[in-house]
Amino acid sequence: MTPVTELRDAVEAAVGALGDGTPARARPTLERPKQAGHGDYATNAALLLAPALGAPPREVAERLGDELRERLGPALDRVEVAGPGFLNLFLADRWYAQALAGVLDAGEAFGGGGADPARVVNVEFVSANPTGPIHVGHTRNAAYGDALARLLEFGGHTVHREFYVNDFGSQVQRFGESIQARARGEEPGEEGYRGEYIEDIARRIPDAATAPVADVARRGVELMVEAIAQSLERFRVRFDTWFSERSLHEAHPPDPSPVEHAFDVLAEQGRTYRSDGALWLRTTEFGDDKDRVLERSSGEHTYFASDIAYHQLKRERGFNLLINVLGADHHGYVGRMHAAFEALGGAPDELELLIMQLVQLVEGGRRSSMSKRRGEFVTIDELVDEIGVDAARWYLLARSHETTIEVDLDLAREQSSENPVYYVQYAHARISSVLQKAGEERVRRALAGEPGDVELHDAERTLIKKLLAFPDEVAEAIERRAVHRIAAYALELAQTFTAFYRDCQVVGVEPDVEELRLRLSVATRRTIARALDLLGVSAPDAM
RNA sequence: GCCCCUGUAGCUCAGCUGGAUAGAGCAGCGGACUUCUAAUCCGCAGGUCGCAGGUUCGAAUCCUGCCAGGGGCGCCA
Repeated sequence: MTPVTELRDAVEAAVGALGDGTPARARPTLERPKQAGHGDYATNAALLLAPALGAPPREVAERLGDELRERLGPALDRVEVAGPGFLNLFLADRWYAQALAGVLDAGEAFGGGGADPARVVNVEFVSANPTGPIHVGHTRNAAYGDALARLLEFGGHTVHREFYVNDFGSQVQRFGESIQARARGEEPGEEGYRGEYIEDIARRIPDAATAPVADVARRGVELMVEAIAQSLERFRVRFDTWFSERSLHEAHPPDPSPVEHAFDVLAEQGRTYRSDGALWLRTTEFGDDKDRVLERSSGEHTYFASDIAYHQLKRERGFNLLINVLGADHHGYVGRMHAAFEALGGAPDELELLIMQLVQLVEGGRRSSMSKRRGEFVTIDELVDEIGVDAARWYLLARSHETTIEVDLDLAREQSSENPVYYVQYAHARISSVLQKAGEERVRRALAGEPGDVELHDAERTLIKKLLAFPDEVAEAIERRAVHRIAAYALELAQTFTAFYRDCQVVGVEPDVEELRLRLSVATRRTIARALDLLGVSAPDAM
């Protein structure tokens, strides 16, 4: 129970008392008004209640104000009815001091937990083809998937990070052929992979020129996966499982292969049929616009079949929420995968396919397309070399995953020193410095003390309110899978702290005041560090 | 043709499950360093929220149509 939820409960109770059971049109809001002078918190409850009561909104607001005064007592300084019928609440300084105490008591857990129900989540992301290094598009996917996983964990879920390795099928064959061609000093074919890294790999496979292509391909994929894992590690992304697509096609007698097993599950439910020599899945029964092939007339399995088997296996492994972070070029696949998931007997809300919009690469003011086959792309390592992990992660996470972003490496390089991430980190370093100046002993005493009865500065009230908003921000970010909200919040919190720092001397003022300001500094420092951690960005003590 | 995302300040983007005077960063202009860290702060300037209708006490936000940009519509992966 946070101070803000207590307030919200009081408002809802007051609404209940007035409304007498008549349902309001919607849940009343309790928000921090943008406009100073509109109170610390404001509610539109009266506007929503007025039609049901048949009374003018402003009059309803007056009555609501009386109810709230009674419920909140001395915590409430005063209420004002404003505009068409908003009710503005002005809280007493004592309320603020108590609220801050609540934040400090929550400690590292402040803003987290509360997942209901807590789920066992498998977050599958990146899953780039292991036929080349990963580029900025995958890097965005990596940053987002990892931050989402961090958020879900912080919210109280159990999270497993997974990378699906597409080590099966024709592109792997082509990959092997390209390596072999290079090993023999030849050009890869028209459809082959032409990037420089292919030569590297060819050099690292001793018998690449003569070994069977399948072996070369397998070894090439292994090397590539190793390299990808290293790059991602450097980017602070670790996977719990690297899942091989090929393994889905391998049977371990007497058990059938996972793909055959999935076919059996589907057949039992009567979801498949044969036509034109192929095996089809009736995805149309679940809203897809056409049925899909699982096994071609040639007897080969489609990629879709692998994926179905993979999802079935994830279910059997005990996850009750499967999240896949996909590039926008996969959106056509969402409908059929959901259909297949239901055909397997999965509940619709246990599979979530999140579509990330793409990264456009810009070079010399012109859009260029990223092609792995032609070897034209900016790799994760180049990006990190140029601007560093913190700036890269911030840059990729500060925008909604639903919007296309442009990456101009020249511009990114040029502007990286202006990246807002440094502003946030600087605020954190600055607080560390202030606390250091105060000394451990004084900080410890301040934290051990009771919230005093000092009159607050506006900047202090604003900062406390900003801190109190954190749990809601986290909850909303999780709810909407909107990681960028955390970045926006971190920046705002840093700005709010900086204003406080400007207006309020911390160390060396009256003991009561210093104590409160030290407490406020500690709470802010922790919250900034937490927000940065959720994004996978470091929180330095000095800059 | 159908489907998904986007269109908000010069640029990059927040705000979008309806609320009061639409925000931030960068870029621009003018100011502030005997400080608790100037990687900072203060001020100024900058907007037909793509366009047109509709819903309502109230629309950047919801609905419809149109325009523009990106992506997708395989027995490819």
